[in-house]
Amino acid sequence: MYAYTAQSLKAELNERGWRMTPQRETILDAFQHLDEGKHLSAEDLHECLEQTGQGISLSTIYRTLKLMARMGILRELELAEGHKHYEINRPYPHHHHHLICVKCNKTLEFKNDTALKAGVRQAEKEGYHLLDCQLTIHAVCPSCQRSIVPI
Amino acid sequence: MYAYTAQSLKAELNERGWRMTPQRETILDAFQHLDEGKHLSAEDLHECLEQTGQGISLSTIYRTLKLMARMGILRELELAEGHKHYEINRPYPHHHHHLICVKCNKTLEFKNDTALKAGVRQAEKEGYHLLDCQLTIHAVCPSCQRSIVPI
DNA sequence: CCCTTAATGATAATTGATGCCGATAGTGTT
DNA sequence: AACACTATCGGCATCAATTATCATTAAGGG
Repeated sequence: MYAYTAQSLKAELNERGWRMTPQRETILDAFQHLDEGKHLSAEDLHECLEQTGQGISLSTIYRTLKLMARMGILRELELAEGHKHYEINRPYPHHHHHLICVKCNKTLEFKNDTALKAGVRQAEKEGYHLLDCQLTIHAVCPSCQRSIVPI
Repeated sequence: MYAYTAQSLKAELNERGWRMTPQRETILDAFQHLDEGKHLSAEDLHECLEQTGQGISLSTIYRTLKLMARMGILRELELAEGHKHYEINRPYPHHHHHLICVKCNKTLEFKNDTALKAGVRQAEKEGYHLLDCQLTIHAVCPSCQRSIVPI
């Protein structure tokens, strides 16, 4: 859970016998320049890169997102929308959690150092190598509580 | 986040103009009798009920799981296996969180009252109606750290 | 006991994600 | 700098979990 650069990513890939590629650098770069609170699905990223003329195949995008999530570079978010979203995994004090409305999918970020610490401690206690830790709250937002739309 | 019975479920459904059905009662019952630490996918539940002669169509199972999750009766878990798992949503002190190995998918439960409280407080603060709150840790378990299998 | 309509079951359709494979291009070595 | 090895890419086929459709059934309020 630290800040990656193209160089440190290459180093870590090579250490494992893997390779740095322009596609991986492009994707890392895209997430590093994403505003805090923004997150992308595979499709989002694909379109977004397509528009800036840096098109990368969907296959590679899916592969790379999974790879980076498993390396701890990206966080895989389940925002109740039927598909995964990704964001860069920044360390404390940028680390945050999500409060999600299950009806309209509106998502709020919030920070909570205590929950983060609890996660870190639990992983250590069990001897696990921590990649990500998220307190996810599913709830109904005020405006959806008032709405008459069923569930 | 409280313990549902067939009666209280019926009451809450009727209040919203919906109906109690034998299928919904069967499914609620199945989860209430599931051991702590167990969770089922839609397919799991389907097979499980099929075997006890209480067969319910897959369509209805999917519909009911989603309904109950959105009512706060069930928790929807993402255990990194490509499909959702569900478990009954028990209140404190039975409430727990999950530590998941992203390589082998082995999952450990753990309790942490502080994280739960942090979630409850955050939802209240924003005026959200809480359904579920889970601290999910993605990590690599000790045996997978030693394994040479890539990612 | 009706009547309205929510809910079910069977099946088709959708779609996020993965597998496959020939072509391409990083990386360590010579 | 050229080479060999093989990880990675792109394009497409495929898969599997989930959702949509719709005729039929049956809750539950009046």
